[in-house]
Amino acid sequence: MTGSTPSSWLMSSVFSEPLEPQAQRVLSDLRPQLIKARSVLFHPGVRPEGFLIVIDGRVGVYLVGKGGRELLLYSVSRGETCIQTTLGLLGQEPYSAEAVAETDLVAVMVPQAVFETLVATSGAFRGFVFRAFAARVADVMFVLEQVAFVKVESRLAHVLRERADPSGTVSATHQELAVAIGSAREVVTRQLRALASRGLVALERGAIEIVDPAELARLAEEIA
Amino acid sequence: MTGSTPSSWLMSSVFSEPLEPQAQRVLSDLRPQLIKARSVLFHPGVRPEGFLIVIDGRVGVYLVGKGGRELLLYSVSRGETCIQTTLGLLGQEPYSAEAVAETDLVAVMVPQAVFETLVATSGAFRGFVFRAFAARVADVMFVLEQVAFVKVESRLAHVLRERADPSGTVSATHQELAVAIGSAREVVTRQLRALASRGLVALERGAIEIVDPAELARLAEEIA
DNA sequence: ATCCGTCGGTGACATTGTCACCGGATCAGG
DNA sequence: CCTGATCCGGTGACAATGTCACCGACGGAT
Repeated sequence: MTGSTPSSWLMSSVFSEPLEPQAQRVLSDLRPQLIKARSVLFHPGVRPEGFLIVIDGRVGVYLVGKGGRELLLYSVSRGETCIQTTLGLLGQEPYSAEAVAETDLVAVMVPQAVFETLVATSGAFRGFVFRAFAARVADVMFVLEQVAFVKVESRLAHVLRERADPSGTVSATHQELAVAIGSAREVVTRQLRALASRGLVALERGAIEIVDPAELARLAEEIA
Repeated sequence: MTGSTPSSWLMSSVFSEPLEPQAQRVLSDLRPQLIKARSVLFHPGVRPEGFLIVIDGRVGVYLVGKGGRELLLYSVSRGETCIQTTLGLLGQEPYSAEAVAETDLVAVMVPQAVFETLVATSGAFRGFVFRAFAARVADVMFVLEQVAFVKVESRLAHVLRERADPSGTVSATHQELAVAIGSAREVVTRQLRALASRGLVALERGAIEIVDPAELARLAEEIA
């Protein structure tokens, strides 16, 4: 992913349509940065410095409540962007969201001035930005719908399916799953035991193995 | 608000910066429409036709769950815009949000092609669109934070303050308040009785009178 | 007046969140 | 290797909230 020529990241499939030449020129002046895992990219009260495009790695964006509780809003992976940064630039008050590098990152930070130039002059870049907005808002709305309307069991089944690796194993602590579904650690523990006693999953320290994917899928779709 | 000259709505304070002349020309070709109260502007499965700018009246945007439960995402008032329409145009699948005219409306529908032209050519229009995005996403994030982290009592106190008219009266049914805070009608009824028995509010059919604004404000800010 | 739909009220119960605590696993430093 | 320190998971008890099944009271329409 991390190429050798200056603007190789531009050539990767970050932009779905070809960029205009002048936009390419502007962007190829920007160098990808290396960011260590666990770095906090922004947090409440700190305005981000620009528009972040993730070339490689993964960023988690969390909503943090006053009581210290957290809720995962969405993850930003390769080729995607963190719209919170843009919103922070545009809007007035940054609300209480926090972005953390979940892995080591390769990312490009587009300064605000450059961002504004690109949005004004490049249709392809505009398209990229708008699509990113739409996708992120859809993510957040999905989380809202889950938290507001869906039972814990179903949310948990959903997130387990989402995070399972090809072999059917989910590497996550109960606490992490609780943050992903907007619940409490104890609740996740109990739900997992219930699922395990029904033979749907098997539990290990720091990991959950999916035993009955079909039934779990059914649970994830359950209404009410 | 509904002026007599063709483009009078453009002169109103919808745009915070002056529009470029060519953008004014494009927009003044669009005529405000009258929309009756209770009209559904869009709902799940129906793609909106354009970018809606509300000149007068109020639109409520709701998230609707499969079980029929509803949650108020935000209201769109004079000079604001419904970003869901834009997201629907840009994104792929419309999620399950529904927009309803809460009052009779005067609104301008900007067709997609015109919207794209304006975004490409007018910095003022772009600024308007981006600010609207930021404000709406902030609204939705606030709702999410409330639903995920805040107690019913506190949410209820907050929404009562928000909706009180200058005399301290809130005209809403328990059901409407329940939708506004993402809870159930029975829960709202019980919480209101509890507040009434503490002397913070007085209840009437279809309305709540705020008796102790200061204490209600304290509740609305409560953590945990 | 009577019918009908909306609004509010309530008990019983299921689900979820919170608090207080515990013991085992893991890991870093001595 | 030992030893805290910390993280992870487990659990009981209880509080808060959601759900279900009703009910009566009210207000508008015919």
